[in-house]
Formats: sequence, C-alpha cells, structure tokens
Amino acid sequence: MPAHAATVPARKFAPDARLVLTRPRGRPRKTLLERDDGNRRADLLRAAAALFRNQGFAATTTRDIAAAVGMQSGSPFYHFKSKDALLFAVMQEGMHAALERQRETVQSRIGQSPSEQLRGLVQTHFQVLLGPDSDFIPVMLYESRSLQSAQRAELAALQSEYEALWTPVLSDLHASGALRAPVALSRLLILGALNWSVQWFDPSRSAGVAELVEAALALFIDTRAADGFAGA
Amino acid sequence: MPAHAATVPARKFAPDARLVLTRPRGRPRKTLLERDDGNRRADLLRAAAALFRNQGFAATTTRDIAAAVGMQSGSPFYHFKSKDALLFAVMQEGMHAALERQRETVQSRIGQSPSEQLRGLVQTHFQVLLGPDSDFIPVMLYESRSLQSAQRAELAALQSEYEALWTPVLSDLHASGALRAPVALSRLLILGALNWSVQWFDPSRSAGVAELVEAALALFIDTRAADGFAGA
DNA sequence: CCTACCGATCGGTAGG
DNA sequence: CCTACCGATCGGTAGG
Repeated sequence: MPAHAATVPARKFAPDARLVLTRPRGRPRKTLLERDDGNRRADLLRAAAALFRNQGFAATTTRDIAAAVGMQSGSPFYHFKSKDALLFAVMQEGMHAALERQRETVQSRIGQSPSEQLRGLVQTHFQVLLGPDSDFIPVMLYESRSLQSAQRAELAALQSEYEALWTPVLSDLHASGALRAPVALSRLLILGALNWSVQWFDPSRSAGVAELVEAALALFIDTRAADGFAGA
Repeated sequence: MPAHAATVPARKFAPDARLVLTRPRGRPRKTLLERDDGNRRADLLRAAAALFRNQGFAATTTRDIAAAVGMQSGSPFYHFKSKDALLFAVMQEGMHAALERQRETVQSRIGQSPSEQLRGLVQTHFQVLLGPDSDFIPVMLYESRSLQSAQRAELAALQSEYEALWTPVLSDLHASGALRAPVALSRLLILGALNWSVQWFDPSRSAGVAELVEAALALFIDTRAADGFAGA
C-alpha cells in the first residue's frame, strides 16, 4: 500500500458520549464524522479490492477485510449490507473510474490520427490496469462470476460503454489497412492481450508501461499503412 | 478423459469379503473393478475441473465434486489426499495434455513457413482452450494463486516449456519483419489475447475456432512481409 | 467408498 | 462501530 496510504485517515472515535456532546451545536460539521465515515467506507473498498485481487473473492473473509482496516469482524456490515455488496461496489468503483479516464483520453485526442487515438486508449488501459489504485479493475475482470446476475448485468452495461470507445478507432484503422483483422474480433483479442498483463506485469522488473504501449501498438497495427491524416 | 486414463492405476477392492471370495482366483481381472476404479479418479478430475472453472476453486466444495460423480461427501478423499491435491492434479493433467498436443503440432510443421508454424500453435492453443475437455487449462490459467508455492513452481516449469515452443517461431517472424514488436513482449501479449478468449468465446454463437485463428494471425503478423521461404 | 462425525471458520445479526 | 453470538457449512478423518 503506497502513496494513497496518506489518504487513509482511519480512526474511529471511542463510542464515548463525551465526544458527541462536545461537538458544536447547530449544523453538524460535514468534516469530521461524515468525512471520517466516508473515508472508512473508502478504506474498506480499497482493502477489499486488494484482498479480492490477491486471494480471490471466495477465499477472502470479511474478517480479513475488517482486520486490514483495523475493524472488528462484524463492523464491515455497518458499511455494506453483505460481502456481495462489497464486491459489487469494488467493481462499480473500478469501472466508473476507468470509464471516466478513458473518456477523457478519447476527448483529448479528437482530431488526432487513429493510431494516436489507439495509443491513448492502450496507454490509459494499461495505467488503469497496472498503475496506482489498480486493484479494482482486475477484480472486475476476474471475479465477475461471483456476482448475482442482476449485478453482473449492470456491470456488463458499463463494460459495453467502455468497449464502445474502442470501436470507432479500430474501424478507422481497419479502413486504412493498418488493422487487418475484423474489428469485432480485434477488439476482443486486443483487450485480452492487455487484460492479461495483470497476470505477468512486474513493476519492479524490466518493461514499464511506456514500453508496453509501444509493443502493443507495434504488435496490433501497421504504423506504415496507418495515419492517413493529422498526426499531431 | 482421453488416452492417459489408462495410466491411472488406483485400487482397492470392495470392503466386502464376499466379493473377494467370489472372484475367480489367479490373476485378478483387470477389467471390472480396476478399470472402474480408474474411471472414478478420472471422473473426479473431470468434475472438479468443470466446477473449479465455473465457480472457482475456493467457491467449490469437495461435496460439490462428490455429488457431481455420485459419491458421498467423504469419498473424494479416498482418491485424493486433499482438495488442494485435486486442484493440482487438474492443472497437471491439463498442462501435460496441452504440452503434448502442442509438441505434436510443432513437429508436424517443421520446414513450413514461420507464419504457418504460428498458425499451428495458435490453432492448437485455441483448441486446448475452447475444444472438448477444455476445463483443465482455464483452471490452470485462472486458479494458480490457490496453489501452494511448491506446486506452483512445478507448473511454472511446464508453462516455461510450453512458452519455449513459441519463441523460435516468433523470432523467425520478427526477423522477417512480419512481427514488429519485440519477441518476448509479443509472446506475452499474444498468449494473453488467446487466453482471454475463454472469457468471451461462445461455441453456440458466431465465430468458430477457425475464424478465430485467422483473425489472430491477421492481427499479429503481416502475412505479406512474412513467409520468406518454404510454405508447404 | 460409505457412515458418522469433529473442529474450525464464516457470513451475518442483535443490541447497544 | 464493538461485543457477543448463532446457524450453517466445510475440509477432513476414523473405522469399517
């Protein structure tokens, strides 16, 4: 747990009436208790994501998660209705963040060449998968069978939105000849190649994300044939 | 379970003296009891592979597995020392079969063009992943974190052998210019793309394995640039 | 391979 | 969010 450890405020005040009575009257401060509460929830999500990723959902106990944030065994259920709900929240969190970041990437590259746009998608995807706070998406990728079908359906919708960001770019590349395989299968294969990186990527070793991006681009598209226009 | 089912020796006669006394003396028949027994072990492996794949290792109970083959809850432990041992056996089984098939493919394509050789590797890989009896390898791909480290190391060795079959082919393709990305990263990305197919492949829908093979080849290598020689 | 179990663990809850 | 629990389930075993 690196950087974002700072974000972890933690702490629960003693179940001690003094504190409550001591607090200033009037509009309750949104800062202390509420923010604290929000952070506790966030702490649980982060801890759950890490544990679910490393041990799997079924092999992780709610006691593991509680211990990871310094709670007692029953306390996670104060924040989440069930272990299932925690898993779903982790996945939603991850998917929303990923979608948001990828949308920004797409928007910032409007007008650039298709291969530049693909480079952006691939880079952001790798960052979401391998960068900081990167436990959420792997959990979504590898644990979705543990969800209830209604939850799975909701996430599938988000995933479709995510994939839809890739399609026009791949279509352009296909049209220019830089991408030879059919668009639909290409998207599945490409995302598979990237997603699999969570299985072998080792940040302490050799290739960094930048290298990965270039290798992926080189593998998938023929840059000579590509870039019919622009190129910023 | 194909061929090697014969290798499974196993044993133990009914805990019923009558059976033993009734059986013809002399060399024990290898047909009934023993073959039956061997099949039981194979049945367990097959059932475990399917359940581990669909529900995950941790979410599958040994009772699930027993029920799947019509045994009582304690009986799987007569064949396997522990749930762990069952998982390991499933993975070994899958990995040995995959290695064997892939070795045959490589041998049968000696002298052919590098892109033809890659086609063979990709095709066999898809068949192992998506064809009949294809629960074993996905279990190995997605559940290895549940293994003990000694077991994981043993499987890692087999996986290295498997990957080693790809390297010379990819090197040749890289040398000819048909593969643009570096060989080591290419292998990781390519195998990732293929492995991910178990997540989305639907045999009842659209693309068959043959189509997949062609799409993958088109995606990864530039057939125009390739095939400097041969081509059988 | 079945019967009959055991000890441990687990998700979850009441009540404060 | 803690304390103190409960009911259910699970991997595994003895003994035949």
